[in-house]
Amino acid sequence: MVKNAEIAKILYELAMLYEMKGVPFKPRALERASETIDSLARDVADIYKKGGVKELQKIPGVGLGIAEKIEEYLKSGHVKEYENMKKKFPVDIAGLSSIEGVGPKHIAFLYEKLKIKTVSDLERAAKAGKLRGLPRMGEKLEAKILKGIAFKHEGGGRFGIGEVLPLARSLKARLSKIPGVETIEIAGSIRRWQETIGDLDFLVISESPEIITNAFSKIPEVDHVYAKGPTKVMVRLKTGIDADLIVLPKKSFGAALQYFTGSKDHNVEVRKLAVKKGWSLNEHGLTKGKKVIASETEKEIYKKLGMPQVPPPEIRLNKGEIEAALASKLPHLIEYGDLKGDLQIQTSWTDGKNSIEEMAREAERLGYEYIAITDHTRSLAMTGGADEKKLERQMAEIEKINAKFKKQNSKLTILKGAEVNIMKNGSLDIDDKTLAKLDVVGAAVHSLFNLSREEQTARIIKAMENPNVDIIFHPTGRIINKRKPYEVDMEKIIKAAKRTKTILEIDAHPWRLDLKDEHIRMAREAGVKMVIDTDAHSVPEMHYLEYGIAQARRAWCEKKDIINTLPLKEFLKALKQFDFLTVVYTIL
DNA sequence: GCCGTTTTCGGCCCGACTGTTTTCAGTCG
Repeated sequence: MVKNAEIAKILYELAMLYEMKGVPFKPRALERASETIDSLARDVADIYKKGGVKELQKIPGVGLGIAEKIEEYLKSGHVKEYENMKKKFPVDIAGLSSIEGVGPKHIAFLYEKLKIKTVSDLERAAKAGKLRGLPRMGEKLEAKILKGIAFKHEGGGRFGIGEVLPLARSLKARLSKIPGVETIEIAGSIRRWQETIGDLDFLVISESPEIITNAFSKIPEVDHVYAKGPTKVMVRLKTGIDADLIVLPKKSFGAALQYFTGSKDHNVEVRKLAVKKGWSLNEHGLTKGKKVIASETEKEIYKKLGMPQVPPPEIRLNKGEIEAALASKLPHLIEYGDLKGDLQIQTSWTDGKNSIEEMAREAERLGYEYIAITDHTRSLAMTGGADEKKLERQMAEIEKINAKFKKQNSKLTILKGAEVNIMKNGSLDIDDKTLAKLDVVGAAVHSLFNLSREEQTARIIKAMENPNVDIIFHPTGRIINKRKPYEVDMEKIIKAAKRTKTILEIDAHPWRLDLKDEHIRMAREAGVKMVIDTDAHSVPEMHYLEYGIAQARRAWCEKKDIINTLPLKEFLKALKQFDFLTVVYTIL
């Protein structure tokens, strides 16, 4: 999948380069293809191997032109067109454009006028007040850019889990094929499913450590090696993230896994328990003097320390899990296979890439009982948001597809839904009569992110009070490492959710992960029900549920807290606007 | 550069908001 990311990046930068030149339409096409390839579940190299350029063209958004660029890259490692254009603008396009408020046009004349190539060049120029002289740039924009840069820095060089996990998994699969590797595990913050990841930690069991460390330091993804010994290598990968690999004998694997999984706070507490018993715990084992008490599995170690239950990695944060494990009172967390449906799905009716039927077929393959189609509505103009008429047409279309699926003995039900926009005053951009006909109505904020805390909170609560609104989608609006959540009083929102029986969404899209764990925990404790949705805009994105489940697990959620663990009938009953006729109709 | 129940050519990329400006360029969703 490494190639996918590289190709996606080139296509993205190519899109920006054309945008810088003011070429119409082309950039959007390139960007679309870039996004699709980035989230593709299959390796482009494999697709190409299977059927060449023709097969590549089956990827949505990829036509002859882009397929040929991909071919060129796979064969030669270069894309000429890209490199020629890059000569004119030898700048860090991806880095600069990731700063809020900086777009392609800015990047173009920042380079032309001030020779700005990197984010740090930009920061220096902005601090020196050099931007304000440029056309259409003033003090405010300068300040905005500095704020954007500061926010990016706050990320502390951490990467979103959605960027890192696929890379870690593909590396794991490859490394496991090195002769001599008995077992390989990913530890660290990835194993704990933290929202952002600082580096990758691979643990390997092998009797021939040096073969493994040598092989690892030479894989093509490695940019440079910081340090390398017989059992440990530390490298910087080309994607910019650091990775450590440690080789161990089988007998100390559990201790190492426990140690390298963390979190630091959790480990400190666990070690205290060992000390209390006169023992010591480190990455090699739980020991009393020279005698090893436990080391091969995590389970033994926790058990010897008085914990009959092993705290799942997701909750190892020293937030009560150790006490609960000691008392055998850990909750039975929601499992990764517990969800029966996905309730936020966009299709080609608006800004999604696949048709209703394509999304539904994938849902069947995933074994779901139901999905809700929730395309954008009117006021989100860029997506071709639906008005009442379009929604009516879509409802009719869904009925047709449901009938077809039923004939084929499918167990899947497609629910009619929408992702409606909450307007400034809390009203919705679709009339109530139409909303009442939908099975699932999600409401969301897509504009005016900078309202005051009071206004924003009141606006959302007003929407929750509409009896047709079942769910609030991505309730805080954040994009990880990119956009802060809007100001909103979550305590009030949670109270209102309880009062109005509105469901809160855990948006599983790895860019969003919204609600975040603390808010999920608050909602759970208040008895507010939640759903976990992918916010998928394409078939591969439907696989994102696991990120949301991890998010819920980190907040100690059980099956009962998440209503899309319920079978269809019960699920519909759990919705606010439950209406007997709707259910009968849907099931028939 | 992509795409097709309006099309194999001619559409697609719309509207709000911001910050810069005296009429609009650039960004974002």
